[in-house]
Amino acid sequence: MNEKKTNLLLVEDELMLAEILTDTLTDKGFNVRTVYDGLSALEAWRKERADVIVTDVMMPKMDGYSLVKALRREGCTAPILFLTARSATEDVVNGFEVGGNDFLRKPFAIDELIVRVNSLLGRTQSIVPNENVFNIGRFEFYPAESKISSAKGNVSLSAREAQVLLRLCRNMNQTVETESLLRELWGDDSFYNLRSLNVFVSRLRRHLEEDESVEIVNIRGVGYKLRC
Amino acid sequence: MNEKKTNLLLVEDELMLAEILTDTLTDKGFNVRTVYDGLSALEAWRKERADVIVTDVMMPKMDGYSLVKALRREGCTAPILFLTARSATEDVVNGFEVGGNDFLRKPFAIDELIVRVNSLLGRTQSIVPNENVFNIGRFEFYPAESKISSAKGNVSLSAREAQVLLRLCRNMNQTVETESLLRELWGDDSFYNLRSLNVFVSRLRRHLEEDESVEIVNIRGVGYKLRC
DNA sequence: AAACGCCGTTAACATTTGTTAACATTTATT
DNA sequence: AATAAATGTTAACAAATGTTAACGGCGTTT
Repeated sequence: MNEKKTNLLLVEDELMLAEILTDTLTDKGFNVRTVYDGLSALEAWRKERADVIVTDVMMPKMDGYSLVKALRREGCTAPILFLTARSATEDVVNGFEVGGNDFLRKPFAIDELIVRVNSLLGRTQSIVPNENVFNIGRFEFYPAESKISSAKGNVSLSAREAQVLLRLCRNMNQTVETESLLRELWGDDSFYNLRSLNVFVSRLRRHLEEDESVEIVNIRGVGYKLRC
Repeated sequence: MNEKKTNLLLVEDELMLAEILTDTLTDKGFNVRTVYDGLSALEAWRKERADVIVTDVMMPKMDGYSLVKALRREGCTAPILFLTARSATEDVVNGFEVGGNDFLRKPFAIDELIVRVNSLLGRTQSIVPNENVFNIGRFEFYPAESKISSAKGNVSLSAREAQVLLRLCRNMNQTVETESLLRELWGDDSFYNLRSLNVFVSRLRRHLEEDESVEIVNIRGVGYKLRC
């Protein structure tokens, strides 16, 4: 997979806290660059960029708000999380207004900082499985490209076919209720739309018929289930 | 501008709090749908969707975590903010792990809730994105000069081609509705103008065909999406 | 003024795709 | 077994879109 480490710029003037955070975040796999005031942070950003920035608010030379304003003005779009001892609501509001993306009050648990940073990086859905590709028996389904590939080659699906199959894949081996499926894809669950869905299921079955271990099962009166 | 109101689904079993929140959020311009337990929330989502969801964790019938898991499994990608009285770090971590995007401890200031919701909706920074150049796969698009450059050299676009491509670039990987596109560039969305747009899309596709990772996808009956 | 090239539009034809109809089959119920 | 409801399957159809070429306005060049 060759995952690159995430570059995190930490701006914190309390030396003790800065050290603890640096160590812990490094432990957790981040590539941490630590600086101790706003001006240095700005310089560090200009030199080497970062994927995410964690910064204190009250600091010498340049406070956190000014730092973020400056960064945003320079075109920095990296997510920024504020850390602060000040807990007044206006501080939080101000933090978001100058361009911050999250705000964490001291004292805080480091685990919470980490999950919030990961959330900002868009890596939350560790539980929401990878949706780039689904393995359906001997097939591979690529929703983004509306494609199914197998030993015999590629088949491209129509938009609707792909949508229906995606919903079934998300609930692999579970029953997907026709009602919720129709509501989501067609907007309402009228009789004619149901008949339309029947046709799409039929077409999907044909696409998947090469592999007998794969089956779209109908649960009469309820919905469909992709079994494999 | 004719801004549509943001649909916010509020899930909170404490009636008093629910009412206060509903009133305040409505005041602030949100279109609020309030329900009092997880199951009702799931139904409400299936019926009418929402742009953002704010939910308590501890609730009758179905707790907030289960609710969010269920929603994510059904393909819900709306941002979700948890409200809770429980303050343990593991609760926060769990909240993010099941697919939540933010977590706010009770008691909280309503203003903080609002800025956090707005942040989730991506309406904070007035970062005006750089429109001098767009990166489209291996291409670079310069709207001001109506030029596309790639390894193989420069291609200059006609005015219309550039306008259409710019609209697609501004909403990269999002669907641009033909109606709004026609209204903006042609003035009205008559049938013949639509056919004209079809031709320009076709021409743009040809310009971008060198890079297979770039694609202008049609969303039947809705619009186009620049995927890369 | 004539010739030319650029460009948006329109036309004509091809293809894709969601829907509907028609008929077959299965399942549950009486 | 008889019946009705639900679902399976296939084909036909109509709408939307893709694609290419031709047309005609318009400004520029010769």
